[in-house]
Amino acid sequence: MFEKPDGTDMMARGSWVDGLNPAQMEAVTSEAAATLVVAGAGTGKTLTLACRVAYLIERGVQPGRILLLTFTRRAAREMLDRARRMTGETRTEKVWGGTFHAVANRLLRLHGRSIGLRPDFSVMDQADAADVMNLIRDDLGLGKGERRFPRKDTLAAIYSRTVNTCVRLGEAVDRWFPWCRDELHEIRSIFESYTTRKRDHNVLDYDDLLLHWYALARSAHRGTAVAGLFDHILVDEYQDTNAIQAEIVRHMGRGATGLLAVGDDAQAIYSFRAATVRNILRFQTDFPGARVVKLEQNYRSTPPILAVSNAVIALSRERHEKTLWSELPGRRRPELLTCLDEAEQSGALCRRVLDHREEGVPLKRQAVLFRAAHHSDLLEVELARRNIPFVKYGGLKFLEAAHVKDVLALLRILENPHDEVSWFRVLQLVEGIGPSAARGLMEELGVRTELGSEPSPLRRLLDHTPECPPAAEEGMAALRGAVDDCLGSGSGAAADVERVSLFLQPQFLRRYRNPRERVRDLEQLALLASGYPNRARFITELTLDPPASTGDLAGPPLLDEDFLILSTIHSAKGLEWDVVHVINAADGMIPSDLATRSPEEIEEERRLLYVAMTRAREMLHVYFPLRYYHRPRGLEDGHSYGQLTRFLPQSIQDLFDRATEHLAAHADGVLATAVGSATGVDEFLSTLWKE
DNA sequence: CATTTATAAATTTTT
DNA sequence: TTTATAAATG
Repeated sequence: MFEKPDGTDMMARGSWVDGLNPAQMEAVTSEAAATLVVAGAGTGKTLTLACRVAYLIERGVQPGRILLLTFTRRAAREMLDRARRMTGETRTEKVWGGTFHAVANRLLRLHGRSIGLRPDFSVMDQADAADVMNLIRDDLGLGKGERRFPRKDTLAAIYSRTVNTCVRLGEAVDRWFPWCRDELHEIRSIFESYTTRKRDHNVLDYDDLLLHWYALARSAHRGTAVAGLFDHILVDEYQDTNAIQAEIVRHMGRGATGLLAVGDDAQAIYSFRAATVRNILRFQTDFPGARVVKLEQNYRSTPPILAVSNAVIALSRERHEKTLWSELPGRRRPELLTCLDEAEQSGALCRRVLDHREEGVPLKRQAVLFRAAHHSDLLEVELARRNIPFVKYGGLKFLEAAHVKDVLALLRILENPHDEVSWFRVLQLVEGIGPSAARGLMEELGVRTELGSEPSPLRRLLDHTPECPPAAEEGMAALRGAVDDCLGSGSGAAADVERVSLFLQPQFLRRYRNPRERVRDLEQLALLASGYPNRARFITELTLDPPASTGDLAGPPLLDEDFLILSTIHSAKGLEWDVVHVINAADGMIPSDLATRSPEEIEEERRLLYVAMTRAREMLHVYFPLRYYHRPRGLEDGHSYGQLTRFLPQSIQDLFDRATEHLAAHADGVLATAVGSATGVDEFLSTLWKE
């Protein structure tokens, strides 16, 4: 970073103005009330947004009146860091940056009162929502009948989809969950109960955050100030916004002088979260007179990589009126490697990763991308065996691990003593207490009583010994001790986590097979907690911005080392690496078997492959295992023979260098000829040890 | 009667 | 690896 007190402004300004091409410059300096930047992959979208922030600040816009909505918090941080380096100031810290959900959280705590929301609400993620629905399902006695009732995760998915697409429940079920059609009535009653319980206990789920922000933004028409809070609104990844988010932008935009949305319809991959490309296509209708700027020069990938990527997306049914081009050097064609099976794929990949490392590309600048989190299972084993360090993004459900949920549930009841789901979970941690005893205790403690009623369920737990099965006396005493200590100390989230862990340790030894690892996780959780000022902040920030990888949890020491990146394609959005390895490019995996029901879904899978390939800067490897393993269903042996993904027809294959792995085939041959005797076996084995 | 233990089944992508 | 159901146990 430059630290020149004299002329910092001129220096910095000069350096970023010179770095922009005309289209980027147009986007950065646009004075239009609404601007849509259609930015293809690798066209300097992040740079453009960062420059826009810097430009606005230099033009005298107050940083606190700039809102930067991004898809992940990491993206916001990155853009603001870059903006700071350009302006040479720290004022970018005042810029409002983050995801829709994180910003909603902040706004609602400040201004929620004006729409009748208590500012001390707690936030639950989709897993929590599913747990609440499960509780209600049991209360209503559903799921006990003859018919199979949708699982809790399905219920949560139906709910979220309905809300985010803003359609009626019946229509949503018909369109996306037709197999639940018969249960519509019961589903409706669960949702009704779910809504009232949330309200009663002052809890918001992810969708509520958006809905309440929307309400807040609309209420601004009637005189309050929220829609007038920002002069400039910048929205990243606009193609992945849903109906509510678009409405929020529309209403917030009315109070602002400038709105700038950036997106690429070719990279829309979140329709399962109710995102709709319509938002980007309708931009000029929603914002009459909007200016549209196209960024088509790619600064990321070499021409051969761009050629295959363009070819893949060109087959998409939808219109993409842009073609990316690049002036970068580099003639090396991407490689399409056919392997016998996944084991061979892993071996081949490891060899290529190490080769690139020898050529000077560190592991960190290489990534392995895949469709579903479990696609890397076999590879992870192989990497561990070869001592190649890696960090996996996406799929790591740290917050979904049972033991972490245990800790959070305990922290939650301390924060919100009327949180039913957490009580239900916490009570069952005690040996001798199962679902029904837990229900009885919750009744006795008055968990479902009105918010703020006295005495609080926590006080009741401590003051009157509630009746419980004799076998559970000891465990209950331990629980009360832990709660008492945490309430008394008030010394921060980390201390609470440590105290709670003390209580949980014996339960882990009893319940889990790998208690050691789980206890270690809790230590990391305590470390993480120490970074937050209080318990409430820790809980909400953790649900809104969960650690993206094991690396995030391990903390700084790991960051000095070199490690390979493993990521789902979804989590790789917006990132880039020198070398990208796309594995399992077989039909059934990309596109996923579960996503080939409708043409729309298949198109989204195509875009997914496009996103994966356009992450590569210098070299792209695509691996295709002929034979792959899936969990055996019934009597199958679990192996299937696959086809190369339908998104790479012959014409596109010709743009690759084709290769085949012969190792396994070779070994087969050796096996057949050599192993006819004991010495033959030895000889065969020795060929395996040889390089 | 409620809890624990055993057994079987199912498992995309994420704020 | 989790989650729903069935049998066994206290």
